Amino acid sequence: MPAERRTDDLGCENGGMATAEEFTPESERVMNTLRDEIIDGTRAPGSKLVEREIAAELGVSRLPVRDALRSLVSEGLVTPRPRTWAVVREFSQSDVSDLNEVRSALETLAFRLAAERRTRAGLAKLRADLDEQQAASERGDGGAARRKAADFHQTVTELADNALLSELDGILQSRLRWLLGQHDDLDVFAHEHEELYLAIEARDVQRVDELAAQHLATSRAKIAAHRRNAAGAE
Amino acid sequence: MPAERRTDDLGCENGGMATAEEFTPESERVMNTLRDEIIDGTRAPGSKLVEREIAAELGVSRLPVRDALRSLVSEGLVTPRPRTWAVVREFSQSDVSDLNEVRSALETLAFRLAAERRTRAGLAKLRADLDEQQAASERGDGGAARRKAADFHQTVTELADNALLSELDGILQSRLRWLLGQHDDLDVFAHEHEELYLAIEARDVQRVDELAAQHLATSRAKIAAHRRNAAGAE
DNA sequence: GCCGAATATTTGGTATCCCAAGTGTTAGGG
DNA sequence: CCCTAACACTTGGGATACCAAATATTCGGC
Repeated sequence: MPAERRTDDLGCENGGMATAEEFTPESERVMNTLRDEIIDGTRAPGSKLVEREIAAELGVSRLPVRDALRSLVSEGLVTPRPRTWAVVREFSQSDVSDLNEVRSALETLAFRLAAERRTRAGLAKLRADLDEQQAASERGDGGAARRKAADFHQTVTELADNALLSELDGILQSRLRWLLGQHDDLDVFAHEHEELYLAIEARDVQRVDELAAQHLATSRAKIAAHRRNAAGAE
Repeated sequence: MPAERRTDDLGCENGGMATAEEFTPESERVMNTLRDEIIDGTRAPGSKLVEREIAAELGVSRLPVRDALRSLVSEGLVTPRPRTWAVVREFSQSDVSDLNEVRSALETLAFRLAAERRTRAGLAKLRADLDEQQAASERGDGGAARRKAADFHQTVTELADNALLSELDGILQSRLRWLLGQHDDLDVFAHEHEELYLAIEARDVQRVDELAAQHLATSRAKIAAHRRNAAGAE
């Protein structure tokens, strides 16, 4: 059954991979701003998100802010409280393990499919992401390294050639970046990504599964450590 | 200063029955209406979804419709086209296989976790869902049977005790109900659910995995059949 | 110090207006 | 007769203003 794999990107308002021509609604800009502020900690978990305030800050009206807030809610970064202001989501321990369980299933699938369906062009893109990540990692640019690591994962889901998987993984990824915080284990992640890349290139599904499991474990440990830090600092 | 026309003298000309007991935003009502109309085929794939029209039809303003449409987009039932009207999503063959792949990973996880973490109370709820499904199935009430089957799946994700998984599965489930159409293999699904229930009750993870895989296969076949029908009828 | 009423806030919704960009139609040139 | 360019229309995105209802907060009484 030759599924006519069109690269018809299903639209979704998650910023990033929508690749709309040039048109970016104001609401999307607001959403990205807000997301960044949440992820980098400018807006702490539990803090109020008042439509009018945000609208005033960003110089737009309430509507784009409402839209952005709703999108962020469906992304799981914001908790809505009907009739009252929304708040930046606070992740409980069980939220974290929930995320880990789901992510485990989805990322394992992504890596496996990527190994099976990788193309030459896709592989090149993956290699490029990895090179940039490693370069950033070596020169100690944590921000860039983390960003490129995220790109690596994004590209893996593209290799998997499953739009739905990409979409879901994107949502999970934004929560993840947040939960991971500004970690500094740059080289560990770079190394694991390198091995993953090799296994995908070799189409070694078995090894990809193993490496994915280990990568997940590393990530889980890092999240736990970050949360302990955050709890301790408080 | 434009002559501000006070249009507040009209109380509530539409509806009238303002049952204000529980909090359900208008936008949610609109979303549910629209979703039902999409799933049951009232609104065909590809048909236009014009905000102003829908607003007029349902007797609400454009905003709740906009909100609903956005939610439906993130649910994957609607395709937005920047600057133009949105359309009811058309699923390509690759969309279907994408969905099946992801669903496979997620539902397998859900069934497994449900088997591991089932509680007495949860099991009772699952049994109740199943009884109702079987009753509806036997008296030939397809609509009720399908609805109860969906409840069964919902309850399974609740047993799995993973809110994120529930959320994701819910989204997938709505696409699925749509793709499955008004199938009439009531007894097959009822039977498979029965076996799944038994395995979950017995905490037999191994068997749950097997049954889940088979259930997925049945579902895939049904979707394929439905799509062939739809394609043929056209 | 604790509880309850008055007050302040804030969202969800409605009603208009406006604009830019895409759509559909029509008229004109080859 | 067909192709294309101009035009009017449609549509979503945004802004502003206002209202109702529910929730927070504050302040006063006990």
